[in-house]
Amino acid sequence: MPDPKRPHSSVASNFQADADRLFVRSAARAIHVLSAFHEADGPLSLSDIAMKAEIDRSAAQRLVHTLMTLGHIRRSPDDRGYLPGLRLLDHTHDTLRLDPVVQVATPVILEMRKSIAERIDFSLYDETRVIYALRMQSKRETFYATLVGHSVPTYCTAGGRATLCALPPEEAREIITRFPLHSYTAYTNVDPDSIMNSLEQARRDGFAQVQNEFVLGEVAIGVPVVNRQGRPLGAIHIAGSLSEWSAEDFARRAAPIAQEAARAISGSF
Amino acid sequence: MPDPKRPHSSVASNFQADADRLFVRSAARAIHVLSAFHEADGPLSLSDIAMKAEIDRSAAQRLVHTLMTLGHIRRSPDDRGYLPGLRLLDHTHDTLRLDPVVQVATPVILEMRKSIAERIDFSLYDETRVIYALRMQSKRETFYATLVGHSVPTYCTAGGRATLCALPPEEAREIITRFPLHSYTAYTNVDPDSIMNSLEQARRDGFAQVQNEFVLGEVAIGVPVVNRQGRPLGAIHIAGSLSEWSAEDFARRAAPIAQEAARAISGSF
DNA sequence: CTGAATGTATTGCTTGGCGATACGGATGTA
DNA sequence: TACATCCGTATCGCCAAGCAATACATTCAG
Repeated sequence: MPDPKRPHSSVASNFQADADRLFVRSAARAIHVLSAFHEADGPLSLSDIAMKAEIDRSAAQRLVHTLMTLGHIRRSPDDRGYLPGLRLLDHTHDTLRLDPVVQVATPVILEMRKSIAERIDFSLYDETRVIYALRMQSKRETFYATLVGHSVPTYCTAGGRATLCALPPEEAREIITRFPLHSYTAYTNVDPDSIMNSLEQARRDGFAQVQNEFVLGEVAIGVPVVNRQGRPLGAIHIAGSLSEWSAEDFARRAAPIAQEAARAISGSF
Repeated sequence: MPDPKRPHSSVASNFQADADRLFVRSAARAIHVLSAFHEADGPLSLSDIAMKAEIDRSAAQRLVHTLMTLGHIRRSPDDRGYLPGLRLLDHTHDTLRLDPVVQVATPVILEMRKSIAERIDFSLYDETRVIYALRMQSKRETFYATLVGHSVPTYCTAGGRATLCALPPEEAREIITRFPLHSYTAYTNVDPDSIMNSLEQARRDGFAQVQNEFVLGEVAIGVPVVNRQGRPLGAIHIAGSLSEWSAEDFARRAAPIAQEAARAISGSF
């Protein structure tokens, strides 16, 4: 019989642990510690980590200590806090190199370079978002436009809408409405019905097009990569600047290239 | 292509636990499960994972179950085994975006694009290896020449030698001789003394140059990025094809560009 | 100087994780 | 067809691994 007065008896204990005898809490906590950095914009202290991972300071201490000996957390160069460790990049490499879709997409994406000088990306579908896996920069890019692992919402990006339009409409709608829609720019479409219309149009056109909705001044087209059942696995997208292209010209130029590439990849799965 | 020595810190589980009261074994085991994929060349079964992570099948079951509910492991698309999960890429993003060196290197590397059309990489120093963090492909590349997180040995690559030559010689020698040297090609230099001479030359020239030692037909130059104490943090490297360049021409063309970029980054730390 | 951070270290209690074991379903092979 | 092996999944009693609380030395800001 548990003592109801015991301090902190039920606070951090995950509701998972009770029902699920296979769930290893310490393992999950270690992951939570690493995930604490998702909400960080600089080095974190032990207390920061404890707070963001929703564990107490003691647990954070033990977990951080453990992860640090494994190279998955390190101290910041100026010794002012903790940062994700370089060993995490080894898992990146495994994730990418072992992913069958990335394996077949890579040479195809590389080949696209020869046809167009704009930024080309390949991203993997993860329901409410797509995650950048392969990136080919053009001349002028920003910090976040170059990092692998960056994820963007499906509802307001070309790659995202491309994957959504390969889904049954009701499923797409569920994903769109799963989280509140955020206006990244003044032009972001946050009306589900209107987004559904864009998907319908993308399905007809064979590609999705987005301008200004996620990044101001950017026009992008996206094409889904699907398996044999037609379910989306990822997307190829090409992005350009509205200062250099009209939306129509960009689509006319970029869409066929992306479509041909997507065709070459889809159907292998 | 065989991987460079990727420290696996395998014996940790039992050895550490006794002495180190802060070490959380389950957390470490979870990481070992993820690291099992380092030695994989395709989807792994539970038993595969158990074997590679050096745990029993039960532990593998529990840990895989836990990691799967967290999205860090998934089933392969054809349901034939387990693969690293997409959530790992979120950690990739954190590692890169929070890394102060990557932060200042990114715009500089992007700027280099305008000066030279060859492949440009920025990699982070991790003693016996360097890990690719930013990659700018040229026209013709291979699969592994495009993936972030790929790591290559320090002793026989341009980027690696660049970082080593920023180290005190005795320290460089220790790192070179820490693991047995592998001949990736017929031209790989596996003689520590001879490698030390290359480092000396690189120190004089201000850049390291390597041809055919790691990839046949490839010439590369590397320049170290160092902190104020002169310790290496990473390297900028540029790689080209020996079918298009003589070694001398390549160095004459590429080295100054890399050096200027490295100068712009170094000194911020 | 004070107060609030930081990271580090220790300890006794107990519950979370352990490993052995068993099971049904695919798959491949004699 | 029957058998041998894989696969992933499920169950359970034991006990030490992991837990939370606590204390402490530093550092830094006001």
